[in-house]
Formats: sequence, C-alpha cells, structure tokens
Amino acid sequence: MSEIKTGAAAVGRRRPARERLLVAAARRFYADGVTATGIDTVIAEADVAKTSLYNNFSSKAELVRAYLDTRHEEWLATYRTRLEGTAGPREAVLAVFDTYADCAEAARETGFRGCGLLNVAAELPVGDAGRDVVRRHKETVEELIVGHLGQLLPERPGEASALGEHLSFLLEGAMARAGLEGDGSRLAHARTLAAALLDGATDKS
Amino acid sequence: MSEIKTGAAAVGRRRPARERLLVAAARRFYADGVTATGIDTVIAEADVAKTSLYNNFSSKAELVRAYLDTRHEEWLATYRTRLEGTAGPREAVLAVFDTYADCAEAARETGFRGCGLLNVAAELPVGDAGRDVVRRHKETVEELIVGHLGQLLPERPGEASALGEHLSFLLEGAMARAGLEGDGSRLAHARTLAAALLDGATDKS
DNA sequence: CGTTAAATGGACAGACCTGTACAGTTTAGC
DNA sequence: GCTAAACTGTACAGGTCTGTCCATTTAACG
Repeated sequence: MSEIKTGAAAVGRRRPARERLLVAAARRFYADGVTATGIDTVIAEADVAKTSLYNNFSSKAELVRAYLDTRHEEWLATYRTRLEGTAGPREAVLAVFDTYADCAEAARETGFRGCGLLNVAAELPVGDAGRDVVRRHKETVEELIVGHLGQLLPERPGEASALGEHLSFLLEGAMARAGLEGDGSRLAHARTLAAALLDGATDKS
Repeated sequence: MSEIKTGAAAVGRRRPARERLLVAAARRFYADGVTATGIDTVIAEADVAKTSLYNNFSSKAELVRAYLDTRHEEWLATYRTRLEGTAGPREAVLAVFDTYADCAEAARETGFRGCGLLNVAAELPVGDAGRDVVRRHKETVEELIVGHLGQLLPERPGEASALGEHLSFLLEGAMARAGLEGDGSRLAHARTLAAALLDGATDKS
C-alpha cells in the first residue's frame, strides 16, 4: 500500500506539520514582522496543533531561526537557477541582481516589503544570533559577486573586491528603497547602473 | 525643601514629560525595536507616570510616529551642520555620507544597529502610515544629493538624477551592511566609492 | 492486527500588553 | 497665596503572549 502513500503524497496529501509551519511562518513573519506575529497566528495559518509546533521547534526563537535559514537556502536556490542561464562573469554578476528582482516579484502578491532577512535583523537586538545569520548571508552575496568579478578582471583582484563591495551596496540599497515603495522598479534601475559599472571596468582594460 | 528642588531645577531641572518620553522611546525603540518595547519599559526609562504618557500621546502608535518624525528632524539637523563646513557641490554630496557616519557614531556606544527609520519600517506592515514617513525620508535624502549634483553637472540634469539615485543606493546599502556589522567602516568605504564616482562624473565634462 | 510515531484539541499557568480611571501632589505664573 | 496645568502612583480591565500538559486520535508499516 505504499503506492497510496506515494500517490497521495504526489497528488495533495497533507504535508508534515513542520513543513506547514515553515510555510505559514514565512508568510506571517514576512508580512507582519516576527515580534508582531504570535505563535497562535502561525499555528492557525498552518492549521496545526500547538503541540505540533513545540514538537518540531523548541521555542519561537528556534522557529525564527529556521525561517532565516530557509530563506537563505531559498535565495541560494533562486540564484543557482538564475546562474544556469548565464554566459560569462558579467552576466553572472547581473544574475545576482536578477535574483533580488525575483525575490521582489515573489513577494509582490502578498505585499512586497523588502528583504525578509534584513527585516528580521531589524527587529533583533545587538548580539542576537539571528543577526549573524543575516550578516553572513549578505557577506555571501558580496562574495559571490566578487568571485565573478575575479573572473572578469583576473589581473586586478583589488579592483574586483572594491567593485564587488560597490555593487553589493548598490544592490542592498536598491532593495531597501524598493521595499519602501512596494515595487521592484528601483531594483531594475540598480541592475542598469551595475551593468554600466561593469562595462566601465572592462573598458578600462 | 523647595530649595533642594529649586537647586536641582537651576542646575539641571527636570525636563517636561513629553521630552523625557521621546528620549527614552528613542533609546528603547532603536535598541530593541518598536514592537518588542512595551509602554511600561518606556515610562520606566523616562521616569514618568503612565498617565503622563497618555496625556502627551493618544496611543503607542502616536508615540512611534513622533519617534519617526523626531529622528527625521534630527537627521536634517545633523545634515545642516555637516553642510555648513562644505565648499561646493562635490563636498555637499559627501556631507550626506558624513551625516550617515555621524548617525552610526552617535549610536555606537549603545549599540549601532543601522538606520533607525528603516528599522522601524521593517516592523510595520504594508500600508502603515509610518512606512510612508520613512519612504519620504529616504526620498528627501536622494533629492538632496540630486540637488547638489544639479549644481555639479549643470548642463547634464539627466545624469545628475541617475547619479543621485546611484549614490543614494550606495549610501543606503552601506548603512544596511554597517548596521549588521555593528560599526561604520562600510560607510567609510561607501564615501570613498562615492568620491570616486563624483570625480569620474566631473572628469568626463 | 498491532505497534509506533505523529498529530490533535483544548485547558492552563504566568507573564506581559495597551489603555483607563482616579485621587492626590507638585509646579508656574499671577 | 491662589489657581490652573502638569504630573504622580497605583490599581484595574480585558487581551494576548509563550510554553506546558494530557488524553485522544490518526496514519504508516511490518
């Protein structure tokens, strides 16, 4: 009878509580903020018993932590998809910008409100472990850009890291502004500015 | 015993409740976030009766709104001070970057955590009036930059607005990263990058 | 069928939240 | 000194918060 299980799972079987909780938490945490979202709201949206939450996560803080980790992994997955279609380091850098635009587009229907990771960090006090998760995420983004620039400017590593920081600031700032305005047009502008910077850097060589 | 009171008044008389509340709210809201900070915490830090809070503000939301307005005004005051010492539009643009660095420095002792306005916006749901206050604040910052660039590149208004957006992204992104890292070095980098962009733009003419 | 793991629903404790009420005290200006 | 305005301290109402507990039901699988 394992085929029933597999079949049901394939068609529309109820997903395990942990998964449902993470999906519900993602929606509520992103839309309303972590602190303003109560456990009861999350379990109601997940349609799950409170006991099931505390069987999967030892506390709300751990659920928040899982939310942060999940969003980081999702970002990486989106980025890898974007990267697949690229040819060369210049396009690979722009794929990072496109990944941000994808995030904005994904959040558009429910209400785009900027970077979910950064928004959580804004709620956490100095010293909270969650802030380090977000800091490392942003460092990863910058490192990915710098890595591609290393290929684009092989004989100028110093310029690659400086330009990488520049581009990551550009990207992060555009995301913040886009989040305030509720749409992704600022991110499109940033992509254009980034492309011009890339062309300028390669022209010089 | 009125001389004790008066003496204290002459030396450092107790400031009115509203003022004390705004100072206390600024500290707690910035350090711990708006939602995580209760009214009781604010009045305890302000050393003020709860009645005094509700005599000055009709609700916590109005206190938050006053906090946002105050921070915007403070930013403008810091900016004007920075602007005084400048000679020419190039330095005026960099004064905006210096203003951000001043904000980071001011928050350093208690724990720098990025832009106080943006952090509040990150807690507010889409449609909240507070988000518009922050959005307009950031637009003001960009417009100030664009205004200086209009003087720097008088015959190229289109370039001025594009470069202004670029610089404001750079600034905002650096602030976000600096907040995550807890110090202002990213802002110093952004200032350097901005100066290079300004030089590049004027060289072309 | 029987075992085991997962999930349920709801009650509960104890703390904290916002906002109100009220009676009394302090302060400033005339 | 008197009046009006500002402020105090505290108690309270009515919610909501996180986290625990427990008795029960459901589902998977040998």
